[in-house]
Amino acid sequence: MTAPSAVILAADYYLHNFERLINAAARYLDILPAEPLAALNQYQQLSRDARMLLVRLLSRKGLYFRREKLHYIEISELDNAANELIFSGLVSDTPPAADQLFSLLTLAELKPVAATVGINASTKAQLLMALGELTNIDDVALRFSELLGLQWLSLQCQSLLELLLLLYFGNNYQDLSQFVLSDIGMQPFEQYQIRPADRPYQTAADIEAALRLSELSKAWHDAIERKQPLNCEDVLAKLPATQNNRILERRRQRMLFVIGRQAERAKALALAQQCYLQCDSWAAQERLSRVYEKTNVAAAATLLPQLWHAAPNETLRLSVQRICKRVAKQTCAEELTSLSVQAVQYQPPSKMELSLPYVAGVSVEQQLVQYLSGQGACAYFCENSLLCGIFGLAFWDIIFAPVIGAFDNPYQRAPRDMYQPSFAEERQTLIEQRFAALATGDFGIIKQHFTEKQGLTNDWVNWRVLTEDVLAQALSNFSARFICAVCQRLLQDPAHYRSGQPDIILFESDGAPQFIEVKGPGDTLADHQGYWLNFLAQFYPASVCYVQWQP
DNA sequence: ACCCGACACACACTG
DNA sequence: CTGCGGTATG
DNA sequence: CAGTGTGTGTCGCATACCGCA
Ligand SMILES: [Mn+2]
Ligand SMILES: [Mn+2]
Repeated sequence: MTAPSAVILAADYYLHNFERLINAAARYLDILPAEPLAALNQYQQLSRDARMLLVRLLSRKGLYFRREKLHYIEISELDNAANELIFSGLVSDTPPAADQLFSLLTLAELKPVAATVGINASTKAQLLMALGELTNIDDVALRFSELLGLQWLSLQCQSLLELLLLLYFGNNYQDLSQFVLSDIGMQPFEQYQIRPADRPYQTAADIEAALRLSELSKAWHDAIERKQPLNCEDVLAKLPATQNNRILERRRQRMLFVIGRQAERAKALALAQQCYLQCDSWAAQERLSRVYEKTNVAAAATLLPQLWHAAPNETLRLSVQRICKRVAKQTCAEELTSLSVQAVQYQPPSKMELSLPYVAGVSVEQQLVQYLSGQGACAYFCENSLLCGIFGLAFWDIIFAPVIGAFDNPYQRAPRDMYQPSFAEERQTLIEQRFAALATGDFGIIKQHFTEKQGLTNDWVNWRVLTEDVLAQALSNFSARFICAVCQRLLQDPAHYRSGQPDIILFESDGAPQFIEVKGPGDTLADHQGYWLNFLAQFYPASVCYVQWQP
């Protein structure tokens, strides 16, 4: 109730936010499906109170609500509002199905009434289970409801909200709370330019496909959450055909990849192959070659060398090489044999060993930081946040540059094409200019963005970890050559190189930097971590520290 | 950038 | 009474 | 064994409150 934040929102803030969605959807009026369009018209005719109640209900979890559990002091006539909503058809007063109805009652409510039908159980789960086995379950549920004098409100327009969110954010995970987080300053965003010209969806078919993809994805994750049964074939059949819209096609391929993985687990390799063949991503190509390894050695022998040569990073190349080695044993393709022999340039990183007293509840990384600090050095546990953060700050304005199609709502943490090859291509000149400036050793732009953009959401900057302290040390001790090389590497394959960076950055008393990847007992160095250490070792000491617990 | 990745950690399988 | 997970709120 | 591959759990605003064990 008491507002902890300095910002105080208007009493009807949520209505405003919902209407932001509606206003933004105006650009799609010509291509909206009939059903949500009708709901939208109904909404426009509602009184203010009814709108407010509707948005309150839409913001809650679930579709069914007990009237007496709703207390909204900012809505003056709740009953009138509810009746109006029911009259409009956007909400109905039908009670939920029996099992749903039961679960919306409290244990205290259930117990005495359940006893009248001869059910006595101590926990709610047991009670629900027993009630579920009644043959006259629906009658019993309705009787319970009447006995308790319950009135029900059931949302009939949830799909309208889902559509509005999908159109506004272009994804399935951001929702109305995004507005609040931004408005109260909890998660503010950069004020980049949004070009009104391009709307993400162009045709009615686009919207239809977007809706279908989001439904399939939701159903998929629902099934996972409830454990079982995932019918890959079924979902694959329901998936829309190849999309012209780049964003939609990317979403489709994401879904295809997930289905493919599941098919692999279910040993449906032909199905998995069918999925992966429709995907462009490197990950899918790698999975495809693993499928071929088991089902079609000849195909593997063709695909693997292609992958090996085209691989955008060492980690993928190494994985491909390992598969090569195995496949080479099954076939005598000489190209495979030669590839499997070729070294993927990799130096085992230098190792250190250390024994530390075990302290419960403190991570190995933290303990090593403490230990090193005791040695007179400055150590920070930054993982990916240091190098990614430096990149994010150095290229802030370029990341948020108003490229066509990059931004379509004010709540993006990166441009749409951040992890596509087009990112660097379309900003080529800006990027080159920035490198030229950085190469002179002038890191002013980084410091400037650190202060000016403090707290703003950027997919590359983790403000919690990248403190003024670490950054200052880094900027005064890293060479321009090093910072440029790191940024080049990140730009080369941003999605891949944003991870695998060492746990700890250490500055010795003279400022000399050193990178350390910490490994506790039972943890091993991952491939991408090794390659980062290799890369860093060209500039500064970079090693793995194996920690053991003192007996 | 779509309930995700990024980590460590926990297995299982293979030669 | 307590602590925990889920939910609602700004 | 080591070297692989795959599958898990955790965390991501802060705060208040509810229902349950
Ligand atoms: Mn780590
Ligand atoms: Mn580590």
